[in-house]
Amino acid sequence: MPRSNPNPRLEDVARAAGVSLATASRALSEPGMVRADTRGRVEQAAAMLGYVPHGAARALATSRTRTIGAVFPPVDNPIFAGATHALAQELAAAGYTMLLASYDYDLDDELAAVRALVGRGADGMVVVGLDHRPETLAVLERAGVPWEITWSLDESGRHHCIGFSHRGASIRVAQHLLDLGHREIAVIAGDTKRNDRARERLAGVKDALAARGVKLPPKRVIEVDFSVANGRAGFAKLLERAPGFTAVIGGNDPLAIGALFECRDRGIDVPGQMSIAGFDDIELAGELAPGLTTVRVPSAEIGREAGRRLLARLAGKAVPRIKEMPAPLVVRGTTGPPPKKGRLK
Amino acid sequence: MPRSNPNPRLEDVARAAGVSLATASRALSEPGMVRADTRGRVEQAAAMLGYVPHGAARALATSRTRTIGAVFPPVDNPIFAGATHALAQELAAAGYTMLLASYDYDLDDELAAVRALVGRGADGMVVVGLDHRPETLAVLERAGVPWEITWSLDESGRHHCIGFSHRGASIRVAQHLLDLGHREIAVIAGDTKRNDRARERLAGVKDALAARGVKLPPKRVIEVDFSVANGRAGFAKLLERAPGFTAVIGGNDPLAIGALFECRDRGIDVPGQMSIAGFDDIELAGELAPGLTTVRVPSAEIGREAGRRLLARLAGKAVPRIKEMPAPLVVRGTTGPPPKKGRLK
DNA sequence: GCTCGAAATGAAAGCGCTTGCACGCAGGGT
DNA sequence: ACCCTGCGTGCAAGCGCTTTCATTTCGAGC
Repeated sequence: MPRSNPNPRLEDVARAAGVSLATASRALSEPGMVRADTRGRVEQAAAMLGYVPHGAARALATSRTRTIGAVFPPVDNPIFAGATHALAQELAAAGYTMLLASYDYDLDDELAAVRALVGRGADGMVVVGLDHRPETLAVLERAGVPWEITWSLDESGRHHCIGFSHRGASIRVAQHLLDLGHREIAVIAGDTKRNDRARERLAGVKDALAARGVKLPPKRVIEVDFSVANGRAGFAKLLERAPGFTAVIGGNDPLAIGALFECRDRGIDVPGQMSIAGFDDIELAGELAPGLTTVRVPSAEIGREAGRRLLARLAGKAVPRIKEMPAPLVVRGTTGPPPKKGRLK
Repeated sequence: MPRSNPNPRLEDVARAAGVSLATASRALSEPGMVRADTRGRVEQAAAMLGYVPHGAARALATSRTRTIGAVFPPVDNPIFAGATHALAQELAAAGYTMLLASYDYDLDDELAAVRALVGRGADGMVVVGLDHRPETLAVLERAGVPWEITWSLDESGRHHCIGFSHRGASIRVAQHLLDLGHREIAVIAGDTKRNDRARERLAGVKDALAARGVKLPPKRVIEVDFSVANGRAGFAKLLERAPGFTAVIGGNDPLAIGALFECRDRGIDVPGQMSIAGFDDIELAGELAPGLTTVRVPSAEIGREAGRRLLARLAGKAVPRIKEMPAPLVVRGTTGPPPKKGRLK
């Protein structure tokens, strides 16, 4: 069938309603400026023709796209997936759409993504963490695109951000283990080079231990990419390299769960012989038996709130620069006092 | 600091290069039409000014946005997260950007999302599964936006699609259990009302059992939303409602894992007393002990390939309407022969 | 019924880019 | 020497909408 009316334009609506282009435009986007009956006619005409405003044209005229860019590390990390989902929903509710780009922790890719999204006219941008190429924020700055940093808190106070102190949360985890009596602690950290969250989490552990005069020898720290498999492998390696620890902290839950599984396979009792703590509180953490002691990261809330803040700022409202989210320690079954006597092995 | 040059326009580039607007445009987007030295001057000028093409203007002039819409069920399901990540990467590599909307299995929301993305000028659209409001595809049709159905295969041959037969894969799972000797089988299915994948998976089990003369009483089937917690609860309910089964099939891996955990908590030996199979092969499935028997769903490949196909079609290339992906059964430790004598409980 | 100010409407100028068409110029055939 | 071809370039007309400014209409007050 030949498409008889290839997408009606506003002009068609105006003609059908017997008003001018300008009036039709106002009737649809600024209802208050038009008399009720006129508006009615326009709306009716629009409905009848199945009129859909042309986004690009509107964007060109207003230099607003009603689109928000989001640049995330691999969305297949459940923690980010939840956040993007919540963000998308929040934006959709306000008539905005999310432009999503994801990068594999490569900051040059992130920069490229930000450039692309700015070129697409994103009205605002959500980025993750504090580690970026210097140009990344400069591009946003120059283009006049407001951005929101998520997950981490920017101490300098220069940027709008929403998140929590990874160091602080990590300190709580370490203190919990210290309070239980652990003195020999190991860490399976994420990649601290490209990722301020992993770096801060590791630093938190170091701080907490140092504050109580407990050492964290380099051999007791291993860095891997986030995954269950790497958690297993990392734990095995720690055991081989520097045995004798009674507790291990995972840089995130999948890593901790990997360690847990490895213990199970090796017949190491958790928490009898080995305590394990994670970070993020993914769904699984609470379903395991024993449940994983971890830090609850409100990822969906962060996504939702980041969207809200950005929209508020675009609407000209003032928004506190820093929004700290709670990240409480959730104590479950994988942590307990260290074995009474002797050490593992 | 005052923004001295608020975003250079193509005109500025042209002036700097000493050519006309038209030539500058061609130099940047159709290199072949311009003499090498001219092109060089333009490129240099563009680089010097930090010129970024204005997406909306280009879109208006070409009626192409280099943007692909993706409308997914909750991206926090790891299986979809992997697919969107792969899709985004594939598109980015070709200079396209992904507009992502997600909906909570509510088809009206899906329709609204598709409308929004079409309004934003998406050049193509990726949708999931076969269940849609009739208007959804009509909107795409009318707007002339090509779409790709993922996950499911459209038997009617009317739509471009990439996925696999959920029924077929499900049959393989059921046959595997039948071959092991199971005759009393239960199913924790997803919501079959709003979701053709869940429906087909359940139908596959029914078909396979029926083909061998095995009954699947309604009491042995329970429908829940996808999650580990619901898998647990569902399993518990089945046990209460219709005990005596020796195997349970989860509508996806989280459900199966929930059942597995519930068994563990109740001291039911897997696979000694109870066999469990899932669907999707998420990372965790292989890391559990015993490993979960499941169907490997190539979700990242589906995302990547959907992107490729759409881009190829936009480039005018012919693409086979249907692309079937492999979805092999992966047998691990959670399935084994039914207990020799007597039944559970 | 008339005047005046406010409210509603219309005409038209862009927003930044692409692209059909026209034009100028170099080179090859006759 | 001439015309024709064809490449490389420039001119200018949009793409579909918003928005300023001018104009018309309306309603209230006298």
